[in-house]
Amino acid sequence: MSADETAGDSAVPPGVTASDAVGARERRVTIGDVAAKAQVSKSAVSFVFNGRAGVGEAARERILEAAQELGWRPDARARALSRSRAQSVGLVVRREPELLSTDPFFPQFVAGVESGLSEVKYALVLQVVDGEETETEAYIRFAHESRVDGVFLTDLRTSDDRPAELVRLGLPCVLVGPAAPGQSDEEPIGLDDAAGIRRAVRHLFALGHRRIAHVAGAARYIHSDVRRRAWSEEIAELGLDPGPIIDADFTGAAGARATHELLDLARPPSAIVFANDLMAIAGMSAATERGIRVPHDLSIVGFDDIPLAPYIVPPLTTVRQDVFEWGRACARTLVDIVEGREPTPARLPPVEFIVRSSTGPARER
Amino acid sequence: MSADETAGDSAVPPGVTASDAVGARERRVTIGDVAAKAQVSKSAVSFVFNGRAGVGEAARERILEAAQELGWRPDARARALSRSRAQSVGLVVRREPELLSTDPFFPQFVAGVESGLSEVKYALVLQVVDGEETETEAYIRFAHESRVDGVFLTDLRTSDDRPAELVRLGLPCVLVGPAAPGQSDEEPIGLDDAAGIRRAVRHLFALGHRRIAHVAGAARYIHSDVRRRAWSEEIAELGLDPGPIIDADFTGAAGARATHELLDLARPPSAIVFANDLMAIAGMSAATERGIRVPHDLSIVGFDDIPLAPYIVPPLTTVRQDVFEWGRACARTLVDIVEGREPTPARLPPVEFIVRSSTGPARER
DNA sequence: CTGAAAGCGCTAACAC
DNA sequence: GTGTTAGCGCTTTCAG
Repeated sequence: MSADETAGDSAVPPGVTASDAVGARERRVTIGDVAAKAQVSKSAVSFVFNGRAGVGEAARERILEAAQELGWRPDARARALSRSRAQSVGLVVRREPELLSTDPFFPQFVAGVESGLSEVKYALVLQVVDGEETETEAYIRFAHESRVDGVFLTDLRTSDDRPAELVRLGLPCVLVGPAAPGQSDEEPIGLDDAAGIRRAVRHLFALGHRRIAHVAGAARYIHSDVRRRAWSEEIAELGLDPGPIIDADFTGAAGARATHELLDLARPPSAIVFANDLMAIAGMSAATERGIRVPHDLSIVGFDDIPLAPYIVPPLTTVRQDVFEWGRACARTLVDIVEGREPTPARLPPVEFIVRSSTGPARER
Repeated sequence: MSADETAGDSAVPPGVTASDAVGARERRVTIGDVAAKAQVSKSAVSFVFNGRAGVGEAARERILEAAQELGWRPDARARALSRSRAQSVGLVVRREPELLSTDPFFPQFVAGVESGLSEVKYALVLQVVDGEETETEAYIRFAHESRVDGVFLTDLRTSDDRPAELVRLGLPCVLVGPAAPGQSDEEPIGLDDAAGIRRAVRHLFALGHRRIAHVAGAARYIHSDVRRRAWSEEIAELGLDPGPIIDADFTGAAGARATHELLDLARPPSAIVFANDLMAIAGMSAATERGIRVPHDLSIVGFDDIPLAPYIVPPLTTVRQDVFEWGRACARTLVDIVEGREPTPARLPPVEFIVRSSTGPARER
């Protein structure tokens, strides 16, 4: 009857479950069994399963059949040991708790990586960490324990020890991040964030906006920096006065706070470009609270195009990247590298600029 | 100058990067090197690193020191082979692309799992798949290749072949899902979804609502079913007429569609309980579009408490679960199982009901 | 309490 | 072409 506000019901005593195949754990079927059944040597079987020539068609058939019937596949552990290759790659993700469940990058990137990996039968071992120390430790473990053959390096920072660290560890990697012109010798694989921001600024300019602010992401990340730079360069190119900029950290709270700060200015902007959708939406909400109408009084642009973007009021104008394909490309490149091939340059789809209703003509003064 | 609407800039020709430790790949340092340096046998080293008794304190010290200096750790592959245990567990996630990047469960669960796993030095191997076939194949590969010692089974379905399949494969697992009273013999580890929904319904009732609708999640999932049931049982318990219910699929589009359907009814509900936040927010948007004010004309409750929930207008009343702890508990249980221990029953925090401004008093008629 | 030796299951030289 | 054999690096039994 009462609508209690926050307290919770008591915990479910959660049951437990195992599906341990009971009974006498039968001996694992091995390559030897397959060889025996097919009446060939173990190496013949090995050859067939590694796609190497040197096995007659007849034998080959028998081997495949025997393996099929026995339900045998090469044991990844044994194979890893003898080939000195784990056939798996690692991804360590470092995230603040709040951003974890809202960040559209991580799940899509992982899905894309998987998609690229599964084609070549590589596995992805994932590690989520919450701090610098645990992150470094994760890479060290990956390397020393030979759990993975290579890793992805994401969320590149403006001053980043990790690439050097990985070289030291002898762990191959691909850098994942926006194209950062001349930032380092190693080119990351990435989409053109900057182009998206430029489009946003031009779009606002065309709508008559002359005072365009930016709410940036956490300053330590290269992708924050790339977006910030693109914004300021485009502003300059259009001959506008540099608009106000506020450093934030990608969280909703920071987006709201930054928006209030901007609106408190003596000369508040008529449009704001946010570094991600979460901040943009929180900012929109903050503005609405103050009686500022979007887009009538204030235009807002986000970045990411989260699935919710079309469904908020008003629907959010934003920048969309194909993160899935990005992940695929990274995966293929990493596999090429660990297998000693020259990576085929990835072709990534261009970023898109999605115009919805959170941007509109600048109001006449 | 022009604000082009959708076309993209051209793709960045993405550079490529390897940090292959160049030069003569020195021989890997092995347990033998450590043993030699510490002037003991290999088994002594092994014993120390496996926490087994039988090594004198002096030797122990020397061994640890030698390992430290050589930067040696047991090779995971070799260890896996000789102990017939991969020391890693698997998670296969099957998701429609749209839901992947918006689903708050997946990233938080993974983070929680990691947290539980890292304490015991297990690794998580992740696989994201997009269909039934690839999903089954993923489990088969995990099992036959001995890549993992056990798996998590999430998104339990009302009719689910996977548990049986896993028993057949001899792959231990934990079932991850809401407490489903008497649905099967194996109790899943999960939070009490139903309690959250019940709280929502009671809350609405207390506000004077008498016609409370439900927009359910995809029917094939147990968690959809649990929520649906909780809603209908609570309605019945309060002596209300069963409100309208619409089956949806957790996407924003479906949430909007369902909301329109409900509002088109001859006798539309005064409140709607959605099975997740994404549908709730899309529904709110749909209502607003039609000139229906939330919460003045229509109260809305979501489920999940995504980080955005407090930042939309009006802030969303919703149900929050501690998915991170849930993941931790599942991880610990799975490790207990694969190591042959009796799992210690997990204690999960209760679900919370978060009242914000998307719910309000029922309007007088 | 310590050391030698036999695998774990597969791959890849190298003879046949 | 096909089979034999020696590892991959660690764990673990079993004598010393």
